[in-house]
Amino acid sequence: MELVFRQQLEKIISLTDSEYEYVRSFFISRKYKKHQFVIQQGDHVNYEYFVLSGLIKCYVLDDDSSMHILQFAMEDWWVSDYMAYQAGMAATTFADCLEDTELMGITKENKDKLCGEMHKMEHFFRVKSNLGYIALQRRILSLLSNNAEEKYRQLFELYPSLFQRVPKALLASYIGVSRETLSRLKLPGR
Amino acid sequence: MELVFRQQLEKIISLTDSEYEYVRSFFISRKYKKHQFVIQQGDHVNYEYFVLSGLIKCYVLDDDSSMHILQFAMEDWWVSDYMAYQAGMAATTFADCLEDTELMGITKENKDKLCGEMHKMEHFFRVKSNLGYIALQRRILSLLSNNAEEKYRQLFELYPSLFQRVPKALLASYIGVSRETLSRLKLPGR
DNA sequence: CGCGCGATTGAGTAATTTCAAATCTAGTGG
DNA sequence: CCACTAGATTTGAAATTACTCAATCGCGCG
Repeated sequence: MELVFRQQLEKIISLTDSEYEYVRSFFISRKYKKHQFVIQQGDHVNYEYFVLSGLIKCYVLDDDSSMHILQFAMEDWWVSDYMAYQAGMAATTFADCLEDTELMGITKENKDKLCGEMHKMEHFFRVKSNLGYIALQRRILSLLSNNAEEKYRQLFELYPSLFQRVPKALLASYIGVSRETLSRLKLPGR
Repeated sequence: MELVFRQQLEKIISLTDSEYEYVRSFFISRKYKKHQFVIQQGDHVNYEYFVLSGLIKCYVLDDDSSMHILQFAMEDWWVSDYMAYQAGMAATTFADCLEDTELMGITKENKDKLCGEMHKMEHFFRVKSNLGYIALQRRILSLLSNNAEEKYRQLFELYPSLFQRVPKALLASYIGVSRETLSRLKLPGR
């Protein structure tokens, strides 16, 4: 299972076995069952996670308790409440599992230490962060330019696998429309 | 003027004079007049820029030529068409100057080289990229959760200086509402 | 069989857009 | 200094899009 993790690293950098073992030692493993929370509002956010398997939804609840989905995280994705993780503050978001999920977690202290000691890993995280930035820019563009139907279609094209695994109401929340509106669209999904 | 650049670096890393000179040698200087384009759709995007002074708007035009603002870039900000810069592809966006603007540019090749040679700089760019990611997440959240008035108010609180320097119609485009709607809001701006 | 969750449908309402016109403002040339 | 113009902002009214609330449907599972 952890193979996935090493492969993820080796898409961007190359590692000897002993280097990998060293990197690995900075991470802890965690398993969660469906419906368990990985992060809850108010928690102290100690970890950033890499998803080995499973699926998580990250969201905020506002005053009237309506849900806004910040991201889904499935195999190969990184996830945390970055706002809180970065600043060492309490979480403003929730993250819970839509499926049984296996994670590898690293604290901010360990990440900084690892990056300081291994230039390669600093490089890895820089590249990942750049890619993440670009992905968010694309999403912003989609939110700005498209109506409900186009946003839905683009989401479908970008992450078709989500549609098998996630209730439609959550996808609606991800693209910022009501479940009813989404249900009324001419769907690409059938 | 270039002081700003060194200060920007030294907010995150420390540099000796000779280290700074070395870093500096990877960048070129460029000056643009108000209304000049820094990037146009279809250009080959060679540079990522740091803004020494001035103000740029980055946007896309869709089929019916309506404008969507991806970001503003003022003093201290980094800017490019990252999608294109990263992948070495043609620009899908435009960037033009709202004021006379001074930039420092670095090619992707030079950036990779610099990061490879100076761990410190790789660190600098990782940290900046993380902060950028968080800023975009915040913007996505604002787009998802807020109505026109709240989005406008939040923008005002986050970047009050923009309101002196940027036409309201562009701010409207940034938050994804029509200029008329923005004009009808109870403004915090007076 | 019946419960519960997810998805759908209908009807009325609210927010925002669009199109059009009027107003305001700052900068320019005479 | 004033008139003029281009750009920016405001206002009105109609049209559209999406939301909300409420009810119904469908299906898998105990």
